[in-house]
Amino acid sequence: MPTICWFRRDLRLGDHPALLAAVAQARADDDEVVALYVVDPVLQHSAGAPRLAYLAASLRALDEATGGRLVVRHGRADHVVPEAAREVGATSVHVSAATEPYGRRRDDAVAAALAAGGAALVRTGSPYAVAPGRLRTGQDGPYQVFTPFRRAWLDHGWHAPAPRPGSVPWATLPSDGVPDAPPTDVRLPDAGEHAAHARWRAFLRDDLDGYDVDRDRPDLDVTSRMSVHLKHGEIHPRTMLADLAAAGTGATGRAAESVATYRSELAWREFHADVLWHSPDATRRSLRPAVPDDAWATGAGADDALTAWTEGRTGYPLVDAGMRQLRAEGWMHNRVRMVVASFLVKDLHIPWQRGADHFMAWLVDGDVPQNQLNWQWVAGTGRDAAPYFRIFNPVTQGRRFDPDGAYVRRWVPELRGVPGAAVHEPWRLPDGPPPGYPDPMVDHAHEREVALADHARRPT
DNA sequence: AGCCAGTTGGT
DNA sequence: CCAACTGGC
Repeated sequence: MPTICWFRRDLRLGDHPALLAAVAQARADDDEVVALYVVDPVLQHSAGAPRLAYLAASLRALDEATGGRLVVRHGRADHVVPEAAREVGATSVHVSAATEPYGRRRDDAVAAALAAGGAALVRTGSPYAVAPGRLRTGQDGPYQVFTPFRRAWLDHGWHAPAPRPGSVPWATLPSDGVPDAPPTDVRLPDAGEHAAHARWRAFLRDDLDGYDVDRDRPDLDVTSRMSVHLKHGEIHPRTMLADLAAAGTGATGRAAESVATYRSELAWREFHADVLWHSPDATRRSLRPAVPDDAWATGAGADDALTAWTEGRTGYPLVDAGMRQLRAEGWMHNRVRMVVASFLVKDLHIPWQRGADHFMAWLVDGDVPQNQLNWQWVAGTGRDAAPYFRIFNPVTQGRRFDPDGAYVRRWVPELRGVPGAAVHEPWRLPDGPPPGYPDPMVDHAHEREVALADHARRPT
């Protein structure tokens, strides 16, 4: 009986053992495999043009990889998937397990519709090394704290990457075709599994050894930039973990530390997916309030402040550089994400959800579990979040992590004439900020005190 | 994965 | 004057 591989944004054929086993079974039975991708308009509501354009490019690459057999259908998954199954007489549909709440509800609806037609939905795993929800504490509860989670995650281990099939008997079905990429000025990274693996190998070769020391330096551009490929399922974290294990064998000192640090970053990704699996409403709701509700800025003043932040004209150079990099690349260095997020929540007193929405609209790697839970981490509202009083100072962060100011000058043209670290405090230049660059929109020292005072009267 | 004020022990 | 350290937010 034919099999359907229902591809999702977060999983391609890649190196997923269960999905590849289904393909192998189909080959052994002399059956065919349908490569199905469902474009559900409801699920695309938060994505802006950059990520939709990347998705289109990623699907074009997937279409090539399947010999032009990718079947794209528009509509609701609980209608489209059973219909495709009926067309080919498939008895099973394989799909990665969803971690987002709407994904789980959608899978249940699809499973029910398939069952009515005599087919089964097979959840074959997830785009994580260890499935979210799998790890439990000794009291059988979810992990509340990252460090014990990481220890359990390392102890648990994971499958080795599965060998890729030499060929797949892809079936032909009528397709609506890969969607057009919406127009965008964002310079997108290369898409597809081939590009993902090429980027990963380049990172392993050039920048892994220095990762532990250099990863916090936005001016150096030495991070792996794998988030976009992980988000779109173009590489599986198990492949990366296997390569890291190989790189760590015999490594000492800085190189060994770098392997451990990178693996820990992957553990954060899995921890956030696990938190969301247990608390689906964490996509919108603070897991624990950090300030009383009346502390948040509202009205036209808050709207104007949010707009200044999104457009990169707060008057704080590191914040503005990050927000402009986001608009130019659909990506921002992680250190700078923390700084701009802290500025929005603790200097502008705007709820983290509004910043998270802006990130989801612009990020090419925008991923619900990672985006929402990392915002909760910065806002101090997460399960194992930074304490609320940990407030980033955009000037000292700039001096420490962009010591020569090169990152700021790259993204803020008005400041290109300012040499060295002085670029982080343009209001202290003899003639004030250069033409076209604003004064700081708020006084950081003052807003920090306001945030701490708000935190002191948080609900218990 | 922080900041800041205050202190200490040195120049 | 400073670097290094500490406690509190």
